[in-house]
Amino acid sequence: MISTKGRYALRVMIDLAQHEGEGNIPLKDIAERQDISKKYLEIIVKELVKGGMLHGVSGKGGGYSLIRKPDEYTVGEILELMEGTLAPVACLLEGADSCPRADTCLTLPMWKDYYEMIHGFFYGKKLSDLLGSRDPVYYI
Amino acid sequence: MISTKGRYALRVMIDLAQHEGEGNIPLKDIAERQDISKKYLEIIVKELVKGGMLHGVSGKGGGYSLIRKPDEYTVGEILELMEGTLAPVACLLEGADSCPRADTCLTLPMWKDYYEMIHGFFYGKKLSDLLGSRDPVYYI
DNA sequence: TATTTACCTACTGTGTCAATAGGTATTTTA
DNA sequence: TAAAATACCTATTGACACAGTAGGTAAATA
Repeated sequence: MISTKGRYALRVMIDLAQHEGEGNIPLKDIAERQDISKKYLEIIVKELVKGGMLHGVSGKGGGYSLIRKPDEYTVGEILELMEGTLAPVACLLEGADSCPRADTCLTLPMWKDYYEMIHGFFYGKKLSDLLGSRDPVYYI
Repeated sequence: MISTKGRYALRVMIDLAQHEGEGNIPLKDIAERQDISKKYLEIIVKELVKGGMLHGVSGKGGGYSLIRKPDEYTVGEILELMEGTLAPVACLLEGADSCPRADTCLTLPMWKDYYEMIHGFFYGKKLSDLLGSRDPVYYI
């Protein structure tokens, strides 16, 4: 399961993308709009800043803003930053001591295929892809 | 991440498939071949029996055996039994009180697509698909 | 100087993971 | 009938992550 950290991070990024060009957005506003505890969001946003996804400005008039354009973020990099990895099994982690069973493991090829698939899925999706209005209906 | 329960369960099922037609296979043998604590495997195998995947016979000469043919199990049903669900987010669970944000949630469609993809991946794979010899090399 | 904001450290309760421990019930075989 | 081998059962444990909460400090603006 994707943790709340990953899911909330995505919602913060979407929120900031929706308010692009409005300068610094205070976390308080995001927390209210998204209905998530501001205190908890602090932890998440801190990691996003540290990971180079966001820019934070202290002081009055401060807040957060996107560093890149929404189409220059992939969902994959955001999730991977928050979740640590997207790998489904430890054997696939970079630098993992390769399992002694790796050469004969009958499941490893499946995990590799799986990892490739989900990696492709999330890295093929841009933040901007999530902004699309969902078939809006205009009443006349 | 797929837990050890899911991964070990798959290895137990593979082991039993490899010894199909040999009657009851004692857990002790499986534990030794797979190099997994027998005590821990007991927990896993118990769930497999309860879930209708295996047949267990007590007493001397007892052990475990597959109920169906290896091509009549999907990897998906084995993993889902052990992991509880394959859903990436709680909002997608059957019977989940639908999130109040569901109607306007910008991420939900992505999670649905993702769930559909991984569900298809694992339910499209049969236990027998994992048995294949991996390009064996015959030395002359 | 007051206000608003980000940023920082620490703490906590709950639950799951990955086992381990020690038994009982069941069945076959000698 | 006794011994052996097996499945099956309940309980416990240590470590860790999850999902927050609490209370502060630093920085920038009006």
